[in-house]
Amino acid sequence: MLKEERHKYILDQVHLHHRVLLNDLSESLNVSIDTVRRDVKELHQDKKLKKVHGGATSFGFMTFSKDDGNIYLQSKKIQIAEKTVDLLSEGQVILMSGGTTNMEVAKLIPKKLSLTVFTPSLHVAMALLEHKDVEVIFLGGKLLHEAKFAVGGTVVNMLAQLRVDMCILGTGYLDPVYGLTEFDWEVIQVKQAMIRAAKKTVILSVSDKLHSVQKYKTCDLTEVHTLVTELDPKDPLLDSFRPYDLKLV
Amino acid sequence: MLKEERHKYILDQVHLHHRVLLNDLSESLNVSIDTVRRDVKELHQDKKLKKVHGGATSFGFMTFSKDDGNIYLQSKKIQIAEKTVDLLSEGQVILMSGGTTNMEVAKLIPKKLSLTVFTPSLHVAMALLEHKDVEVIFLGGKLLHEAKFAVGGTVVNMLAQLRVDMCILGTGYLDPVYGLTEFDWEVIQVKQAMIRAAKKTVILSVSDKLHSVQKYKTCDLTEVHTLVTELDPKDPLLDSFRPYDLKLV
DNA sequence: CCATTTTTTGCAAGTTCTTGCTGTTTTCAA
DNA sequence: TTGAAAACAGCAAGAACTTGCAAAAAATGG
Repeated sequence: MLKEERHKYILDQVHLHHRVLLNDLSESLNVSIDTVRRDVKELHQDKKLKKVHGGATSFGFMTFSKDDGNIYLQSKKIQIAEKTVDLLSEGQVILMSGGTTNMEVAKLIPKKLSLTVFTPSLHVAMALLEHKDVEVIFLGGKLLHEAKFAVGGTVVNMLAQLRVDMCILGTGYLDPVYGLTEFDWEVIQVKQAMIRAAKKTVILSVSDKLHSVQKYKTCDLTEVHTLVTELDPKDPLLDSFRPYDLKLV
Repeated sequence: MLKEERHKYILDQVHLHHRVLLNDLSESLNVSIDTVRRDVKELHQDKKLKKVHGGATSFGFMTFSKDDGNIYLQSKKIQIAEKTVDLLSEGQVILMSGGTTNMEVAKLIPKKLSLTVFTPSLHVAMALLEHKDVEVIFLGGKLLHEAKFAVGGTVVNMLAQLRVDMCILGTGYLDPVYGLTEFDWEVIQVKQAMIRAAKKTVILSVSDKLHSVQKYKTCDLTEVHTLVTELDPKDPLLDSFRPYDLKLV
């Protein structure tokens, strides 16, 4: 078995299960534990996965809990939010998903900007209600306990009746090849409906989450119109996204 | 189980419940208390959570203490909530409106009681989501800025399709002659739809609000099945409600 | 095709990390 | 103040990691 094949297998396993044990890999690949260890070490250096004591985890795995108190990430998210509110204009009707980045957007909306916002996220709705000139319409349905996010047929049905100016997707994992991915099937359904309901789709992503892949696919990059990161639009890290018809902000 | 996985689990728990006990973590993770202690210590040093004697808490941004400061009123509301949760039984499907009294009910629901709850109140939905065994379905629609309560045709439409076991109305003004009254026309519409959708209607009211009347009428007392106050059911203050076919609790 | 170099792989010795246990000290609440 | 629970420090067994090395495999070059 070639080294490349092993690397690919390891990455697949990591993305599928969010984590792997070196012992399991050694057994299923029929190579010594040392070889696996070296493979994982390389992949770690290539930033393809995260090596931990006893195994490896995918990048997405550790970061999807809400506010991880990481002040560094937080400041990146605020930068993204600042760029995002610049895209908004008076009187627009928009859709917002959940996630901490979208929370920052909700907080940063100018106090006198009047908007109509549809959202299935409890936290975002709560934050938007602080703005007297923003009309907030909650897309009701079954709520997910951890994400505090509405999913299910009711949400999708309501979205099917909408045609809004813009859709702002906060969380999610982004990769130039695999597109936009998620780990929760129900959330995928809602996000796809959101994209269908909007004329333009805007993705917010901290650079750490670029090139990370999850189990299920939301959409291809061709369906996205704008990508907002905390980086300068000319940053080389974004090069792999340039072939697509994307506005980089 | 990898250390990283334990860390993630602990953070999830902390964010979810806002505080956890080391003993509980030790049991659910099947590791010794020392290991959990060490984990929490690391997470504390990483500023991911706050270690306290016996457990850990999140320094969460959601310290929304919607307590109205009035500790006296608060204790009455807790008494009402205690009586109200006694009315609930396993597997029921219920409707809950908003208000601080209903918030207390939401908090006091036993951890292992499984229910399905529909609500148009953001705060109540948020509180209910702390209970793993409660399925929460939000009745989406236009949100009122102060009350954080959904109103409008969408809510009424959704309610028209429901037939639930019980409806718990929190806020409101009550009078033996004028019935249940409100000052917000939109809220009236929703509450009427809620009463129509339920087999039984339960009203929660602190005694201060008895014999008070507002501009618009929600319903007559004849449509109400149970009235819960903080008073003893035999209290003379409730005499004027006895002529009606009401269960006083 | 063969000899040399480079890369890869497995192994062994030694080090570090993890974890549960012990005994002791500290903290908390009655 | 006192007793129980929690936190801490140190220790030991085992697992995981590192390093260096040598054999095997692959690539290179004449």
